[in-house]
Amino acid sequence: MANIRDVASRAGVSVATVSHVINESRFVADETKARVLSAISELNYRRDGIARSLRRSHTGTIGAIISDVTNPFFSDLVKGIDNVVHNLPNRVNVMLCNTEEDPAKERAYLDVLMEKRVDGLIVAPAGDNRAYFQSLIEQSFPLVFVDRTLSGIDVESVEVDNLAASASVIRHLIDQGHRRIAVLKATLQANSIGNRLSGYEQEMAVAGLSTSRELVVECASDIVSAQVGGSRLLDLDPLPDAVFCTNNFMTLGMVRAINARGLRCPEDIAIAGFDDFLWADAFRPRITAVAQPSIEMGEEAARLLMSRIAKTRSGQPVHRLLDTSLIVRESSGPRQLSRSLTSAPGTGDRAPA
Amino acid sequence: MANIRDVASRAGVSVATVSHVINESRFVADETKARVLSAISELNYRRDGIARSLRRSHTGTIGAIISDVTNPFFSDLVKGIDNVVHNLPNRVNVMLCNTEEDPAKERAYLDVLMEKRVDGLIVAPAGDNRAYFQSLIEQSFPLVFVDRTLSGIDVESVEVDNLAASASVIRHLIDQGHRRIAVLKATLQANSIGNRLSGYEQEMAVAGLSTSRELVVECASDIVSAQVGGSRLLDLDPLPDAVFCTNNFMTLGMVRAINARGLRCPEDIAIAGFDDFLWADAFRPRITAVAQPSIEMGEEAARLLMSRIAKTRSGQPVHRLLDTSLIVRESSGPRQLSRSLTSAPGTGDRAPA
DNA sequence: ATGAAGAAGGTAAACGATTACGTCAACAGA
DNA sequence: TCTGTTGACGTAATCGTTTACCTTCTTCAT
Repeated sequence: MANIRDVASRAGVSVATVSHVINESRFVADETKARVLSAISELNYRRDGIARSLRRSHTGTIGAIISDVTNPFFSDLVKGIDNVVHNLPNRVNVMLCNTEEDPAKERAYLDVLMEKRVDGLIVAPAGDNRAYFQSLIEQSFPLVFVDRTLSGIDVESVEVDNLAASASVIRHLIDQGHRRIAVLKATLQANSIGNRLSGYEQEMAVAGLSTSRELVVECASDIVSAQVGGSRLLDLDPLPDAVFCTNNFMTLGMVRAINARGLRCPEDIAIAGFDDFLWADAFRPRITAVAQPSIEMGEEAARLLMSRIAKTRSGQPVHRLLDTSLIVRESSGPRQLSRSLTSAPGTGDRAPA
Repeated sequence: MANIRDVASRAGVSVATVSHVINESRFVADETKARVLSAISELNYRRDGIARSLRRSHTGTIGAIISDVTNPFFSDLVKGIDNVVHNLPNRVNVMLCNTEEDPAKERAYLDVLMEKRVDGLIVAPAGDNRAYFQSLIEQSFPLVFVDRTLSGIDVESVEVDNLAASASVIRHLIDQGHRRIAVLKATLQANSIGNRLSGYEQEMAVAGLSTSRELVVECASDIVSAQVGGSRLLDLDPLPDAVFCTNNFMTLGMVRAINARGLRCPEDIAIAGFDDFLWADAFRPRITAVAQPSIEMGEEAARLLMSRIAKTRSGQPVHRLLDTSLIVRESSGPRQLSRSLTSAPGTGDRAPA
């Protein structure tokens, strides 16, 4: 493959001139420029980005470390990132990494991405690589956390207000007359899920409802585990009035568990969850969920990162909190009178809204 | 950031020795090795992958050019690719690009990925960049097509037998007693969708059924367009017995259109489509679909590509055809007798299976 | 004592750009 | 004529590795 020297000699100019016409970085006479351009096309020359990166010490590449592209929330995130970085004047590429929530994998990805000299990193931290992140921050390496953060690490971030959002779901469930509300919770080291649980606890406390141990089941963040966990909830006696699912995989697992038992939702048990997605309206019952602006989260994270990289912004890291919205559909439907006779756990009965 | 020279001088050895201990590329005395290693960790040295790539002329990076990560089929594909390339002894990264089926975008991605000197490319070709691909092939650049191919371009590929698979769906629909079968078809330049249509035509012909123009509506490959297209199908009089959706977005659009009209599936109109996905069993009705082994397709494409890159294989490009399976669920349920009175278009009636 | 072989590690030329400096001619103003 | 300025372009150092060749000691058989 032809290099810049080949082009230069064919055009009868120096390599500097070739470089300058390619980058339009200094004036070159029209006639000379034309000779260079035609040499380039005759030789089918393409600038070597690697050599260029070495010299300029940036690569035009960023890394995105997420848990799993297969999860619609994360694929939206990636789409958002892609949206912004590819519309930049100098297109930036993204290297995608799936940690599957494994801190060791995360660590390995971090290593190879740093070796490949990405200009910056967007990460949904899986777990405890605090020391690594801390050292990146100290070198003021451009880094933004998305979807979650790690306590004690002060870095740019874009999240939603998980606590408030889940509190709003729980409030909705209570308003619908549900009292015995269970939680199907993913096991994650990150703060997001923890905050969702806190929102539940807080709102239940406000309403004076019980959040006894048995009502919270925790399981790995994949669909089969979620279905198993969901089944455990259905083993409870009395059955919960409703279950709050802390993310989309939990929701799907719960739906499967309910279907597998031949129960009906919301008649027998109601559901509300986190994460809305494209396909949600084809589910029956349609699922009540808090929708995160997932694409926008990716876009915002990318914007934050790019402005750090371009050094158009410095100083204290910013923390963005994007708005969620509660999408009410049938799955959270009002508590059935018939059930209240057998399973009412609370004290005071409130009429369904 | 420390470089190899810094490490060398701190350890009191030459750069060659440092390089050799890092790469384990020649014997170094234990005592020397230890000095080098500790210099590395004291300086927090990390090898510069860019300089390394420049010297070795490969990057350990491949590109994946697909249409949209947000589509579960493609995110599975990406997952599959990731699965294999990150379990290689020398981890390879993947740069992800979403063309949104736009050939111009595809072209732009191709340009930047080649400039970044990726070692190879996996692409679901959006459209006509034939000349570009042809020239890559002539330079024997590692390239594999996935999900679709371009006529006239002989390159490694992994696909499913789209024609046979869709023929099997149509046959199933016919067996269920459906006669007036419509198609909701995505507009794509690639061959995959075309072959799915051919499968339909072929099987309808075998059964002696009509495939009149009005029965095939074509629309852009996104959900809103699909819903609009689906509505047009529902405007037909008489209503089709069933509709075959050529991909998952078409299916979802069709489901939405049906729900929006308050029609029931399969009682009023049956559906069967291409692409099964995780969430499909939470839909009501559950959708009959041909399942592509999407993750495996990604894995196989990656394997093919990596073996080309490693030059462990050469010669004629191989074309893999992976197996699909028809997942029968309720949406394709047998044609209702009540409807057959008003909408029977065919001649002979066959009993529902 | 000598030469060969082996062990350990050093020297310096690439790889292909970018870019700080230089150079040279033409021309203007004094 | 001389000096300064401008326009157009060239020279070569540099980015941080890898790796083909060397060099220098030891050791050992003859």
